[in-house]
Amino acid sequence: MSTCEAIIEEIGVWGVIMASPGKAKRGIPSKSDFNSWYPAIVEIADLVDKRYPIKGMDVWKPYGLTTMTLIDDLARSEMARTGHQEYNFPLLVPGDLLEKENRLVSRLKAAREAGVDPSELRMEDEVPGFEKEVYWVTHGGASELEVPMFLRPTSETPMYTMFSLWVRSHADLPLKTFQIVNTFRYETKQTRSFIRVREIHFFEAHTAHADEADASRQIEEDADMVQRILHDLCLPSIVSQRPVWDTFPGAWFTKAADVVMPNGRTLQVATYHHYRDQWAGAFDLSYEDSDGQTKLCHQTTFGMSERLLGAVVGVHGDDNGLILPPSVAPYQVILMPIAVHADKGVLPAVNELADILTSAGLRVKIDDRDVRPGVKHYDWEIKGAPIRLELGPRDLSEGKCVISLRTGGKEEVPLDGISSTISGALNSLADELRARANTTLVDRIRPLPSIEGIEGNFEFTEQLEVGIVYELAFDGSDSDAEVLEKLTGLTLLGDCDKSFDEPRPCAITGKLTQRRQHVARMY
RNA sequence: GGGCCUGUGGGUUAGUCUGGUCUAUGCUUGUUGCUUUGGGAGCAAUAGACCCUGGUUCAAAUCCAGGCAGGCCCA
Repeated sequence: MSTCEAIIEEIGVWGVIMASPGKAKRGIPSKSDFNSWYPAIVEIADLVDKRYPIKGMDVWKPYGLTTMTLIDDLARSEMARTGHQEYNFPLLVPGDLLEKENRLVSRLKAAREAGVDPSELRMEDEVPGFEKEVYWVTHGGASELEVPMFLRPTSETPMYTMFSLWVRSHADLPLKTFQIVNTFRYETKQTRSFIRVREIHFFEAHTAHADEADASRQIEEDADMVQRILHDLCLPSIVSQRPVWDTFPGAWFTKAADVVMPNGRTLQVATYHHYRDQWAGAFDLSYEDSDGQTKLCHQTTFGMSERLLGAVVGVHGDDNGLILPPSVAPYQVILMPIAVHADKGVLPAVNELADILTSAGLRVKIDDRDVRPGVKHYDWEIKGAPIRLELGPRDLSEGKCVISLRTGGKEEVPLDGISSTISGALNSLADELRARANTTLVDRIRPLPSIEGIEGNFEFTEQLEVGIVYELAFDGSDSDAEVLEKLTGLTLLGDCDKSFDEPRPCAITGKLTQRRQHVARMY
């Protein structure tokens, strides 16, 4: 066979593969190759357009933006339920305010060093605050600004400047605020849609309280809200208190929810920080108590971003495209009229069905494009619409329709009581997503193999695998943690909120402990 | 922070090594018409590209330099 014939044969074989039913036709890589699948699917599903010529700044397209807005709505409704009010602070921050923040961070660091045995400390040069990763505005028109301004990387500085003006008495407390705005970070690392971006779609709640106990209650409330939102998104998570060196600048402690992506890397999707009165001291945020004493406020923050969408995309999707949880799917039901030309009754019936479903509170879209039904099925599979409903001439006479679930399965159901049938199907689809996501999570977490040897010469009893989150008992110092991270090449997530039932030997020190921790490759 | 790679219509891709045959290939997509509609139909017509700037050369998609943009790997 000549080379030429071989090539023709090759093309022929490829053609057969492409034509076989059920195969994705838009060049979606297999999800098993997650690092190729993810960046491809966000564009193929029309969530974003990455071709905007600035690294890490994607254009939100309507389908992606609508999904994100629905995620924001989940946050907004939690905020309303817990008595937070929405604000909108300016994007620009005067440069001199950054110094306040830096002074606070340096002071805390110095305090920490003074109170801790130096051998326990990590040998890292911390860069204070956000100085290294902000965008600066240095000019107004042609003239240089006397005080340069920066684009907020987060809004502690602008918000607390105002809080100190607003809060005067204990009656002003607690102050519970939030905003959903864009923030900016000059990322030098590799960017990824929704996961690491330079313009961040950011949710941030900031609260001020009379005392530490009230702020601690707020932290509990934040923890609860995060779990409610993740439940709606059908995402299981690992909640940890971050190690001291990963604590947010100026915070007493930081807790975070991490979602495990299919490649075994963890994605931090929500954080909440207890500031005690540390930031309040730096920004002079004080109030007069009922006994006439001036006291500092205790503060908390709670942040989330489009990483939630990244987690939804990454965890739920499959080889055929996205699978959106019903809570945030822009269209929960796609109505597909079949053979409209053959029966004049189809379109009116579909319209009527849309009205019925819409008034039942469902998000519905009629796909009346003049294309073959198969095209519509494939298109909406890529976009992850939970349910597709076909209505054609045959159904009209029989009072039925055909529904297909994005998680699999297709059946005929009666039009009678269709709203509750659909609602039930959406609920079970969400349950299915939770079950699948939970399986993925459990599959990705394994106990850390035990460590043998003496200090300076540790090794594992069995080889570590790539793409696994390792669970371990750990009760060591900062420097023990550094040894652990060097040894594994992974990052310590911190104290898991679910500790072990029985004490176990610490992976490094051997000391008995119930502290459950994880090491993983983080995004 | 360090290293490697890439840039051709909207997407994807051939051509680049070895400069001329490129008036730039295929698929897909877009548009128009016919036709068709219970899982990616078909026919016809039509539209659309060598990242930017400079250099080498008789001649540059192809070689060189810089810029911009994108991707991958390691810390």
